[in-house]
Amino acid sequence: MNVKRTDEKIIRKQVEIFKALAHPTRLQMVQMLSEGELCVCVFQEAFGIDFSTVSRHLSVLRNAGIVSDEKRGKNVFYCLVRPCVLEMCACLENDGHCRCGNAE
Amino acid sequence: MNVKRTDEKIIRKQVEIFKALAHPTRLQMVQMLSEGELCVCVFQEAFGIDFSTVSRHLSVLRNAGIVSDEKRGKNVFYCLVRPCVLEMCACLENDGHCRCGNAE
DNA sequence: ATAATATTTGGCTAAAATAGCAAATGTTAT
DNA sequence: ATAACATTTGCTATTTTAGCCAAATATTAT
Repeated sequence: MNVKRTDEKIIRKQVEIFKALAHPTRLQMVQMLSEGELCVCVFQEAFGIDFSTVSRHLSVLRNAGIVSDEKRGKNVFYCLVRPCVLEMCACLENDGHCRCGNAE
Repeated sequence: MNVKRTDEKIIRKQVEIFKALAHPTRLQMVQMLSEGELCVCVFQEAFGIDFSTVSRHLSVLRNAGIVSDEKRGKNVFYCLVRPCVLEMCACLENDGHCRCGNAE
């Protein structure tokens, strides 16, 4: 069998990104960032969870290269640096099923 | 603060899909299915892991609605029913970063 | 320099995900 | 009916992830 196999390095990077998105809080965070940068404290208020937890979630997103952070004064602002994740979510909302009949 | 929040039900579904993709073996499986349906045994050979493990991975993908299965004779064939996941992967390969300056 | 505010990091525990083995199921061949 | 083959399911050990508290760090205000 000669099936397509993607380079392992690429797969690992993609997995890291999907893993980062695979949590309700983090996915909401990404959605919230669609309209512009936000300060850590905004997420804390929005979710009502511990600051440390918010910070950890944001660092997962940052390590995956989905968001970047910038310190200004006392605050740290996060913003989306890989907007295509929003398109991915949109695509999934469309529930875009399509039966396959491409093989045999 | 009045930030965008996505409906929780939608978020949960999206999380399930991202979670399903967030594993190197499963992501490779999806890639391999890009060219058409494949039988469980093909995956088993390709990865050299236990049949039970292959089967479990496939069921994660099926439960998330990414693939569907069809039994024919002794074999079970899986195929992609949500091809947009391939576009998502392609998008991530392009490493499409873009600094934001959209807020203030 | 000290205090107050905002965020991150270390340590910990509970919960979820992974992978293999063995047993169960379903299908075809004898 | 029995055997052989392909796949799934039950169980268990191991690893990873999540979330809280407390402590550390950095910045601004006093």
